[in-house]
Amino acid sequence: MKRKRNTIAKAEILKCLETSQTALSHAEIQVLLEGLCDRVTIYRVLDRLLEEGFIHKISNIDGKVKYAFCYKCTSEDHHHNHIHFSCEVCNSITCLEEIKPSFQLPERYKAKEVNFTVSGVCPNCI
Amino acid sequence: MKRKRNTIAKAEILKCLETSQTALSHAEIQVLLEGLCDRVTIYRVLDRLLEEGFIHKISNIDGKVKYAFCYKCTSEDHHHNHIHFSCEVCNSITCLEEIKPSFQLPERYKAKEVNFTVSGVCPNCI
DNA sequence: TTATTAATGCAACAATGTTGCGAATATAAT
DNA sequence: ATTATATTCGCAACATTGTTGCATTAATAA
Repeated sequence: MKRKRNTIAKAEILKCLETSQTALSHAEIQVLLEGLCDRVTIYRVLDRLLEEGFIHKISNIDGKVKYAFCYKCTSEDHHHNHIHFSCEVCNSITCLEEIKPSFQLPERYKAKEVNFTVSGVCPNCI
Repeated sequence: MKRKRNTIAKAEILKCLETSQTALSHAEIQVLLEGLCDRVTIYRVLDRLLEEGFIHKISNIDGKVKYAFCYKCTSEDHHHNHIHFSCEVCNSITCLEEIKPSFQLPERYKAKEVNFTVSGVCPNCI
């Protein structure tokens, strides 16, 4: 098993996500880091943070992928079945941690991950 | 107001989506069309079909965008609030038209569109 | 302090999506 | 059937996003 290391890039990227009110794209993180590391490194760090369960991935209806800090997850217990709200006006994606849709899959479908995104206009932009 | 035209490309692309059991990506449609038209045209036709409400767009958790035929929508009444199931094994995305999650947004959030995707293993791949 | 190997930077590439513009063509009008 | 007109198309060029290989750097354990 690979032993993970704590590097400056990893710490900074995690800090970006932890302190952000909204989910961030790869491109947005790159701007925040101001050249601290290569863009390839950002991709690789994000993959590692996902694996380790520090962050989760959200894909918007337009196909844009964003990442958000996990506030309420432990390494064993992940719950990303909350709704993400995507604002058409300011393009922000916000985790609505409390809003969890209920649904019932048909027989024989085995669910592992969910991605619930609602788009529209957020309170700041109304 | 722009007046839409019915072209061969548009008809063929719609047929691809209508006859497919699963949602199709731009790349998959391009293969099916066997060079009938340019790839830019496919993008533009897909945009038009979306505008006209013949198809809907789905974005998977990995950020891959797919398109699916609208079976139960009229031009006024669209309901794409059903769940899309994405199979990790065969990479197919299927519309589960009957499965509609229920949820309640917080005050002041205005919802316009939803994108619900559940990934896991589909009945064919278990 | 040294050894090990994960992580990084760089270059090159692949996939996906967008834009401008002249040419082609579907539709409406004659 | 013919013409007018505006939509649609093809092509080229570009932008964005994501991936891979490999030599170098650096975090951790010994």
